[in-house]
Amino acid sequence: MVAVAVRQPSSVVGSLRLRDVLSQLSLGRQDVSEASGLVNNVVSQLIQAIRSKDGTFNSIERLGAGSYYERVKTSEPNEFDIMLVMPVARLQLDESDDTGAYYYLTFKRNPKEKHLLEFLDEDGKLSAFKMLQALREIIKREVKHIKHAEVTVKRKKAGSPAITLEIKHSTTEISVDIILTLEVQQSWPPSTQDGLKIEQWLGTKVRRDFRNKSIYLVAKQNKEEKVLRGNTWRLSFSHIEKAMINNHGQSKTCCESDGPKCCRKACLKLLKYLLERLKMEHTKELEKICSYHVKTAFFHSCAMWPNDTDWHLGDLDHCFQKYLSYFLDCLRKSELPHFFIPKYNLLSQQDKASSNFLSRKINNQLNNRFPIFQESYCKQCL
DNA sequence: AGGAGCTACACGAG
DNA sequence: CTCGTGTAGCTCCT
Repeated sequence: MVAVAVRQPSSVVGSLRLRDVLSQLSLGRQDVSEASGLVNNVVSQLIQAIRSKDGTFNSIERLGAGSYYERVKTSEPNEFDIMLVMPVARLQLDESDDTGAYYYLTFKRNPKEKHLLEFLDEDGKLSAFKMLQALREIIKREVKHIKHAEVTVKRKKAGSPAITLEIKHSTTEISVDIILTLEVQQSWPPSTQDGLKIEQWLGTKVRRDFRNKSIYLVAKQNKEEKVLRGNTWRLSFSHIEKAMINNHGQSKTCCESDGPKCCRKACLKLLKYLLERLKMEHTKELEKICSYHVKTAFFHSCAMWPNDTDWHLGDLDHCFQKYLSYFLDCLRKSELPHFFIPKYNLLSQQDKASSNFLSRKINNQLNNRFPIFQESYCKQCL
């Protein structure tokens, strides 16, 4: 009786059950076991080699990041993000542009970490390019010694913070992004002051705790720069994002075995999947849009609808629609503020064509009961 | 470093 | 659908 009243009329999506779509997206136990085994073996061996090398990287720690470790990976465990976190005592951050996300790094005094001196460029700025290159060389040398799987290092992408590995073993193909990350224990820069608006959602204490955590910087070059000099770094909040997704409830017990079940992660998974599928069909047109846009819109949605009751598992269709409508708004306006750096727009005017294109495609899906969700899932197409 | 204890999740049985 | 079980990952402890 109650169950009938609670069940959605599915006005949004007609006869399509989002629950059924969602169940197609979960990772198989066997696949996870196989993939994690391979990845963990390879990464452990690499870390051992990187640490033992010459002292440069001997203090790195491993941190799983991104969708696999946030448990919102869809379809297959075939992409892993691993941050190699390197503590640095003191750094001076100077904004490299007006985004508030990209910085030049210098040492106020001589660094405690003497081995970092060799990575300074002519101006005394820490060179992301040089550090990444050194790490890349160690990894390239070490993968040759890996026996239990076929591991190759993919070609360098300009300005990318990642060293991408490809692991092949029988029928499995996995890509692992290794991301060199600097960790500095100092207060967050001014550009983040008005970001992370989670007071209503996770609370003021949680916000304070987050902002007391270290700053992470990754070796990412700013594309706006006229010449890629390889000496800018970008703030990364992967550690905070992971903490928010894995502990996403307003109440402590949200989604725990004896607590209320919410559909926040379900919504994120669905929109991630929708974008993935659309990107497969329209690779070129959607070049500028990535899963981080979806994730950012997700955090804004969580902040806008902070209550666990706003995300009842039984209201999946309705919740997904609200989240989707907000994302469409962002696309139409070509305005999506970085969740931690509000003045930094992730959908700049140059991306307007992509934004408009995606907005049209999503509207089309919405008005036709998501045909792309109903096509049978094909592994080879991924 | 290694392990105990915990959680989230997939999945099979009923 | 609900429940029990097994596994990966994480935290905390020594």
